[in-house]
Amino acid sequence: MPADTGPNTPPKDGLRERKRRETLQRITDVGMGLFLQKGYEATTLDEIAAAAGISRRTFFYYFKSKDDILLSLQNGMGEVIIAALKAESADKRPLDAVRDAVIAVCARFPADEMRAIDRLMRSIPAVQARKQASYVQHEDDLFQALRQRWPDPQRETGLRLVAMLSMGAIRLSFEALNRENGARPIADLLHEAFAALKAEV
Amino acid sequence: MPADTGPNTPPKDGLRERKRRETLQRITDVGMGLFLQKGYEATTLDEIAAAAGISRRTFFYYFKSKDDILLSLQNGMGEVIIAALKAESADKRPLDAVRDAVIAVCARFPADEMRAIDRLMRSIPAVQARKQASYVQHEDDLFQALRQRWPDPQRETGLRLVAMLSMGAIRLSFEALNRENGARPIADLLHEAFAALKAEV
DNA sequence: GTGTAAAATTGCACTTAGTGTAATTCTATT
DNA sequence: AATAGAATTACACTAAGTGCAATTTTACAC
Repeated sequence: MPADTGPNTPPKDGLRERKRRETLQRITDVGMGLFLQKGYEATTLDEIAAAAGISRRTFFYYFKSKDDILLSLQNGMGEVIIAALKAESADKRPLDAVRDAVIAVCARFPADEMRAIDRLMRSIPAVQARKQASYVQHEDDLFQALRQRWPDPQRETGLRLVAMLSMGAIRLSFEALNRENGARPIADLLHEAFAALKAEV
Repeated sequence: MPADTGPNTPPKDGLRERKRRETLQRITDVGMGLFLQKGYEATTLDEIAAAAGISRRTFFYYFKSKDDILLSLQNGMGEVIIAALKAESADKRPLDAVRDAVIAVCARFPADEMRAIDRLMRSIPAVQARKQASYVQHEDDLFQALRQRWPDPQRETGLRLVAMLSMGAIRLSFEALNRENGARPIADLLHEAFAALKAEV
């Protein structure tokens, strides 16, 4: 089965689990390297498998598809943000809590690397589509997380709105980051986007 | 094949254009039929081409991919909604104008057919992903259309918000339609979703 | 009508993603 | 040491999608 890396899996540090994580990491590293070097379409699974020291068939034991090499990065991010949200104070306004969680998570990754991945994803229609689709999924995940943190039925619709605005602000920020070629740090763009939308609500 | 030899062919659309439209329509009809009958994956392009009376290679002259048979329906809808928006009064509040445009457009299509297509798309991950991705695209298209209709720079961010809320409400409505198996008409669900979100803004 | 340019259609060969299956090799556990 | 189950692999296969080049069909000019 493909990517788990879940924090809710009991800490197994046997040889099997360690090898598994190593192989998973090796595939993504090698894959990303080849994608950036010679392009996504031009890189075949045979090459990736060979470079990762596994058989082509084994690749499909770790990933459901070629796309998933790229998407796994994106999906991991979503889970991390939701985890970070749980660490935020319940006294904050929900929208602020989300914003701060996102900023905190983004700070943990090298900005130029994030931009390189983003640029790569933009260049592959099928991947870009799945990435944007994951925004829609993340919005619902975020909504569920918000509901748990502020479990007042009265606020439910409001939290739905917060989830929409948050994902929208994130989207706008990354779009701006791409548009202005990383001129300003992502944290600034996030602050700006959240503030602008909040002013309207 | 009776070609009209007369010089008095009144309309501008010639034989070529007519045939083209017919073939396009035949492919989607035949494709949808087969998808609904025997499933998406189980239907091959060879079958579709044969049933549509064309070669497999010609299929790719009309569609970029198998997915596009389904997506073409979805994408058409977006353009129609934006066209309908331009017919709405500029006196209305933007959010109401969008809502009414969407309702007007939906009313033009048979509800059960729309649900059948929606159900089919949900069952195919790759298609579902592209559909959700198109929501993101439509949000921007909608924003641009709104900006043209209410071209006040002061309101720009507000209209961005309207676009987000609108697409969100549409998504929620179609989700509800699917969840409750078409119990209530789509217009009701749209009214409800828009009202609920508007109450929070 | 005739000729001609462009569009539409097709066949063929080819690459590559992805799957089913069954055999084999490892790792964990008793 | 033995056994169960996970991981790895080879092999064969299907089907989507592309490139190319030839052929037919439509449009339009003369």
